Amino acid sequence: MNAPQAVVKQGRKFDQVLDGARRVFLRDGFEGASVDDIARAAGVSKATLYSYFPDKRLLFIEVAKIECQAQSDAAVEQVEAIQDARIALAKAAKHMTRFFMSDVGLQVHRIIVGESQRFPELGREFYESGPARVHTTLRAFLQRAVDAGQMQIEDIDLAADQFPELCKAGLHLKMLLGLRDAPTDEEINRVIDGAVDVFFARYGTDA
Amino acid sequence: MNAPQAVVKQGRKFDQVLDGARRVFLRDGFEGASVDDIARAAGVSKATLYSYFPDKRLLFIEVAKIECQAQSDAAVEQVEAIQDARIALAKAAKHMTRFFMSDVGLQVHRIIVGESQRFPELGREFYESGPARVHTTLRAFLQRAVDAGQMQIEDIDLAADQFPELCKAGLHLKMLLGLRDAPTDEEINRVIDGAVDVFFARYGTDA
DNA sequence: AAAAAACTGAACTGAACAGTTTATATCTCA
DNA sequence: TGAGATATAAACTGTTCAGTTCAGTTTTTT
Repeated sequence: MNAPQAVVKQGRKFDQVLDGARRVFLRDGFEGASVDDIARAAGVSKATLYSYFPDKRLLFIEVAKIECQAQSDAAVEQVEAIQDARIALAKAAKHMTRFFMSDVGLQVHRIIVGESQRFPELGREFYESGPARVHTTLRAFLQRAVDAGQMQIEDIDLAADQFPELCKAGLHLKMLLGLRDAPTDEEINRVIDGAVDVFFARYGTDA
Repeated sequence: MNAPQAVVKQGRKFDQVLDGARRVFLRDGFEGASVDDIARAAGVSKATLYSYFPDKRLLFIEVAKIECQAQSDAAVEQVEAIQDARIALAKAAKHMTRFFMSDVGLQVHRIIVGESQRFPELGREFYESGPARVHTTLRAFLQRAVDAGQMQIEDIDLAADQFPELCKAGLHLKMLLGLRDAPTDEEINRVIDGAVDVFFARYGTDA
């Protein structure tokens, strides 16, 4: 008869908890965030929080996974359609670079790198739901470009690894360490154009 | 008359403390390392440790600084002498890549990235004594190669940022997250050769 | 050998914080 | 409206750990 919401029943405040956790973890890091803080930010009692997540670690992993998936979803869709390889890659570069330099992107990166020793599964979850998807998409894209005669690449896996690195080009580390302000559009374009130029100098077939 | 050691008087066990701290920090990270552990590893009482360093943070910064300086010293010297740009860069790439993938390199990177939020001066110390020196050296080298007609580069700063990134090419992140074993020499060579090839396709003048 | 400096070890303080418990309140839906 | 599920506040437990203190020992210097 009625199927109001077929989703898993998980209590009214589940999303509130995730949302508060997201805010506090991204602000303070994993160790820096206290569960009391998260409960307060979520507008929820500590007991409620613990009724949803057995411990702090799993709560964090959930937040990180959601965050990565959202981002790589957006990045992946963009590239799929476009025909001209150079234009498509420039577009992908813009997306990646913007994300690498964003507050969320940087903070997730910091936390994951800092905590992956203590929680090995965290590193894997993050990698699978973020970088791995980008790599796969990029590889498929490059393969198509090669098949279409737009590019010439012997080692597609290597190329698909090189491109995102090129999009970091110095800015990323400095931002990670808090050594500079957010780059201007101009600076981002410089990095993007540089990445595409380098990439096509090596792998392009166009004259 | 006698000047046995003109060095600053700093007590007999200063080096022991640094050495124990180095071992424990690199093994357990900053938060993971307890001061009691460090004192034990150093073979020194906690009181002695605190007579040299006012707190854990400054002790860690000292260790990190020393570690970075040692590494970039080694990397910088190598490149200075060689004439042929391609050979010199391949050599530099090998050094950098090896360091990026080494236990010490990875662990220092993890800790610095993870803690630089909490201790802003840590990020700066690290950057100045490591990446910045590499960047400066590389820039000077590229300038000489351009002057000698071996390369053609419009934006030398950008190029000097791109090259180290190319040396990471996927391996680095996976290693950071503990998702794979140490690369074989063959894998490292693949990355190095790839980096040099890409770089010279864009910036080389040789036929 | 005496004085000064460096070191020890063990106990202590104080604070932070993850996770639990309990008695009470509010919401949902049949 | 009433039963069961869900949420709350607040106090509590137990642990970890940075940093301090101090009375006593060892090393260095003169």
